[in-house]
Amino acid sequence: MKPEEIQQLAQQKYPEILHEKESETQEGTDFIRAIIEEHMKSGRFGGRVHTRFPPEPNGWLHIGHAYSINWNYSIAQEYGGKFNLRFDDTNPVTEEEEFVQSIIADVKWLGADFEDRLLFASDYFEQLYEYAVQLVKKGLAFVDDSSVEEIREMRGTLTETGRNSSYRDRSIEENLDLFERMKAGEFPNGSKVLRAKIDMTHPNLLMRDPIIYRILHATHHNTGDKWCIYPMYDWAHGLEDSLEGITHSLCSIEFEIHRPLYDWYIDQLEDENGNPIFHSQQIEWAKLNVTYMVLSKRRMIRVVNEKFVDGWDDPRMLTVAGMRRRGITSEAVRNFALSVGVSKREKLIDMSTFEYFIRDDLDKRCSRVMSVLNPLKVVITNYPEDIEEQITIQNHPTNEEKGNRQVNFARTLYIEQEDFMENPPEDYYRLAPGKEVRLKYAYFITCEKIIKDNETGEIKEIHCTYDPETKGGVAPDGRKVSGTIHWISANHIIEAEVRLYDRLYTKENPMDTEEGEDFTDCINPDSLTVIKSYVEPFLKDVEPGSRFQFERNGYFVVDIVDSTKENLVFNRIITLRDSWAKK
RNA sequence: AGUCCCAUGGUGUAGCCUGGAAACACUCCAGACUUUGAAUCUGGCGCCGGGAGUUCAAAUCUCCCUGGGACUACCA
Repeated sequence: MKPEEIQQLAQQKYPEILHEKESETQEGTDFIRAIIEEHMKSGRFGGRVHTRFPPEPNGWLHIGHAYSINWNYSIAQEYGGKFNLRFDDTNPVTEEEEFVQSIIADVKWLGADFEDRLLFASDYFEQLYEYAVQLVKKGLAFVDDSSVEEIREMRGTLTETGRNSSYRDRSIEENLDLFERMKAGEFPNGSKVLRAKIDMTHPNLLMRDPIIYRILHATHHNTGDKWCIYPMYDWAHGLEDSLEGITHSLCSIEFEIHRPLYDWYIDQLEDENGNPIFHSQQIEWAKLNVTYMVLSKRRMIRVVNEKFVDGWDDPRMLTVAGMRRRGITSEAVRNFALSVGVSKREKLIDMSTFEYFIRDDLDKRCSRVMSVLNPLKVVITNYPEDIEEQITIQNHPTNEEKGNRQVNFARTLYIEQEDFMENPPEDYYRLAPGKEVRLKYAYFITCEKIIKDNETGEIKEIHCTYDPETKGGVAPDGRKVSGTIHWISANHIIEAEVRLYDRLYTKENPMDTEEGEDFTDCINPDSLTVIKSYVEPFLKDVEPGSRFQFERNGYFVVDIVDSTKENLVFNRIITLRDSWAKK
């Protein structure tokens, strides 16, 4: 009996044994799922999983956010739960509607389905205010007239305890009155704040009577001028999660130290029936960083403002908009994000890992086409001048469903400059004087002559002969050639602008700078090269955003911003792996 | 310097709770195959921060040390 037959038989007769074995050998899971599994067992959330992505609408999303979105969404999916998109818009001064729209578009593009749960912290302002009143009534919050400087000074330091504010003992009635008048707009910005009454000697600075509300006479993108007091993030965030019934609130590690405060707030509050309010579980994880990239918002803004790149959607940026324009698929981003895994240690992922997932996805989905990026003219001297052949080629080497297309072959062609060398090294597979190579899908050709410019010595064209017996690329006599190169018929081309993108930074970790250096010092001056190239004519009719593999050249996308029928623009998404170039 | 968090190949993640020959992915290096120097397939290199202790046995438990990070906004 063959092993597979034994396997099959066992599968039929004793499926439970095999199943058991499988679960035994199952790899461990990440710490977040482990926590969720615990909750599933204990029944803490009644078997419910509800996650969320809570951006502040003050900038563009980048791959780090995409990582968070993908994890939040896929964890919810995995447990049959839900995922919310919630804007943490508690600071009217920094936030804009423009970012709300771009973030919604980005999240949708990433494929995280928040259904009808597009939510705003600002929609909870009333509830948040009532919670604050509740705290005041319990004697757990007070209005403080101290200045910013006084509050800072009395907070203490990392090693010294703080001191109580002289307003800390105001009566509940006075606090209630003052807080209401703060809300009513009686006081100017900065004149008063509402503070929680916790412990000024607490080792965690965030617990030293944190500010809950500040006065801000400003117009909010969502609530307009309705409010002039705004909740602080620490007050709002945990309560938003609570209000939405978020079970597992994932956030980055720097908020770990905030968790005791969120927990404290939630534990003090009760609903209209006097029951404790819903208590989410916050879980902190480490952010994603990628080599040869800078993801901090502040620095990305500089790169844009100082014109190192052409805007937020520049294909060299790892913003979601930039990746989309670059032609990277959301599936690649998702596969990458999930493969990285979650943990609490600082991570700096190799760019090559991301590149692997980009190619992995593109390879499967992209039809192959012929292009010549840097043309070199080739004349097949023994090919008739008045003939043109139609060659049928498969659009994808392994996926026949992608169909076929016709390509013209004629006497005058272009090949890649790189594919010809006058004095090649020993292990050069491509065309050289006296050498025979295969024109992919077409014929074997042999280089007979080089035509040079008389003055510059530059190679202008090369003359080859073809073997008519090798049509289709196979020699009836069985002889082999070491190289196969791509080509394009000179009479059947259109010119396209091709933008070749390379890494934005030349250093693995641009933030690792010497004294007096700036991360912008290692910006790659050659991160963008624009050339005019020849591509197959049918490409002028494809939709912007369409992706192709230019055979042997890499993956390219029709630019969604600049490309038109008249002026076709391709972005190079990524090169093919090239084990030859490495040597 | 107080409180908290983190430490496994080059990179990232499992293994740690419940001690028993350190696994997976990417990278890198070989080779096979190839009408893309691609893809695919096969093989290989390479890791438990340090020191004590407990134990027949420690990546795993205990203690100490070292290194890295977060926190001193009326930002999020």
